[in-house]
Amino acid sequence: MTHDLMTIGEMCATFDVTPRTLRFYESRELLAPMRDGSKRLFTRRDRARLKLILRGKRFGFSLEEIRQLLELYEVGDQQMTQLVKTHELGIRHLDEMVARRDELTLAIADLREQLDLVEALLTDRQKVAG
Amino acid sequence: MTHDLMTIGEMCATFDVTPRTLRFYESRELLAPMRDGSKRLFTRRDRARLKLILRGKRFGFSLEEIRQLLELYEVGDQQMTQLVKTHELGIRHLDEMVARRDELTLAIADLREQLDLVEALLTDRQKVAG
DNA sequence: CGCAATATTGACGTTTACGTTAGCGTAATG
DNA sequence: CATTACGCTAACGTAAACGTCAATATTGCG
Repeated sequence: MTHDLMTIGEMCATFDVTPRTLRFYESRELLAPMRDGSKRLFTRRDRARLKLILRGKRFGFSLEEIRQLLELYEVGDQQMTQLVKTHELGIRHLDEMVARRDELTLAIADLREQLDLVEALLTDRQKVAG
Repeated sequence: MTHDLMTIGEMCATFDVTPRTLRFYESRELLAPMRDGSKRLFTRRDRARLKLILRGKRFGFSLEEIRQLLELYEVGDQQMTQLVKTHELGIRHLDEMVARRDELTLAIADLREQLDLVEALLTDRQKVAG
């Protein structure tokens, strides 16, 4: 049962990160867990954010870029001007992500082709050896 | 006219990187340009490799991972054992790239949804303001 | 109660991927 | 022929993203 509040240790086990990593993310204001005295307690919201952080990292976004992206998922009582800026930022990120996916699709096709060549080579040599 | 041999300066202009970057990649054995005396000369092959390097970076692969990937594109007179290893490495990379693309597709859908919410908010406030 | 497990803050260390500066050689240009 | 442009190596510097270690609570268990 995944309860609502998790200790730092539970978070580490769940997401395969170290305590240092979570504290570091907090220092960079990517996370803001509650406190029980001095101990951190992570909520469902924190876990959602961490998922987004780790996902962003896998795509090569810097923590600072990820921090900005996270703002998008935290649209509260922002000023109109700020909301427009947030929106523009989101659009730019979206465009970049789509471009990356297209490129990734190409890269996948390339690699598959290369692997086909390697496999042909392997089959050849097997025949010779056989 | 893109000639066959390019100086480091031409490479930098073409790929928007610094000389330091190209020398660094060479030191890490990702590139191995020819020499005219002490001066580097980059061939078509070097340019193809650099494209792959820059592409890999955009997907968050480390230079070391990219170096291994590049071996795939350089299948020469390898030993049978080495060829099999190369192939396995390629398969793993391919699987990871496919997984990343799927995740990226999800992330894109997520972000689009969020942007829709933001846009709805913007429209609302505009109506109120109007 | 004692002790291991888990947590904290701080501070310094490490790796990756280059940036920057220094000091030198070569080449073309006004 | 001096200067400007371009290139080289070597070496030190740096930002990002943590790792590691020390010193100190707190908490649960036998």
